[in-house]
Amino acid sequence: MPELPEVETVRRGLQPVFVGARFLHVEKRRPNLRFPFPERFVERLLGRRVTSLERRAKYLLAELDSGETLAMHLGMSGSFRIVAEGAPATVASEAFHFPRSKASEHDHVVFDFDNGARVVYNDPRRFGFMKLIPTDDLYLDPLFADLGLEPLSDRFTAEKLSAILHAARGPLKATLLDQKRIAGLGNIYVCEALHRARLSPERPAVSAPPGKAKALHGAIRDVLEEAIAAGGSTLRDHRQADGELGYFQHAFAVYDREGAPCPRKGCKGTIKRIAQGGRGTFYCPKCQT
DNA sequence: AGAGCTACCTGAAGGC
DNA sequence: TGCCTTCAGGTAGCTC
Repeated sequence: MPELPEVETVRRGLQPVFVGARFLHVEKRRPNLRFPFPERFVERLLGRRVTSLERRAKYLLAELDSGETLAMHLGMSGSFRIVAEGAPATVASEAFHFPRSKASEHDHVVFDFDNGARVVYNDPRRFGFMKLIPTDDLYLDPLFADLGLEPLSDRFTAEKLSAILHAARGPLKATLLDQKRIAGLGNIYVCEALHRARLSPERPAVSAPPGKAKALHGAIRDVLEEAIAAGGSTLRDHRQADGELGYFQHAFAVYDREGAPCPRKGCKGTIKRIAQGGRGTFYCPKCQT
């Protein structure tokens, strides 16, 4: 599922339930997701209070009062849903007026909090994973040590992007997907940002004209911000934490639109699908050069 | 060091 | 209807 906007949407939905709450009961229904759960996973969570819920790249980070942080990655098909039973009225009125998905054989983890809320992690493909990391050393952990810039942070500037493109060797698509350079973009939003900047995904990153770095920088930020505002993109699995769908898929210019007319004003092109690194790339060969 | 590929897993969709 | 193939929002861990 989830690229940065989907993970950020989930974070915002979970934050009022997680932060300040203690784990009253934790149910782990299988020994592993993509990787085995950490040793004594349940014991290390029970009784701990969540002091913050942040996001880095496509990871959710629940900081605990034990000095550890629970890092969670949703893989391709992971989702969290808040189950209403026992939730306090203040939370329920905000978050529970949408229909919720039913219990499923792919519900792998259940968190019960002392505020009455129950949060269920569902992941059919089980590419997601959870890890407990000492908070003080969080960014020394191999998961985070080499991650690149947060594209919505102040540190991600047009100049930094220009330097990234100049130092890269591969095509633009692969460069923007590389989490060590920019952290949080995935297949959808790379395709969409490149279309907005009128750059071909096949063009060598190093060949992007200097002025184009600025356009691409703006396109990346705009598409991510618009997608977050729309609750992310629901293709199959993504749900907001309250069960509501994301809506940004209706705003796609190119992703999953092979054969459709290019939506750019005045462009008579047709969206094409190619394979890059074994993954689908969608773009308009007419206006993206 | 870095680029490129495979593997992990289930389910949906399309061709025959 | 059923069987087979292909594809899907990601990335760790191999090769070369």
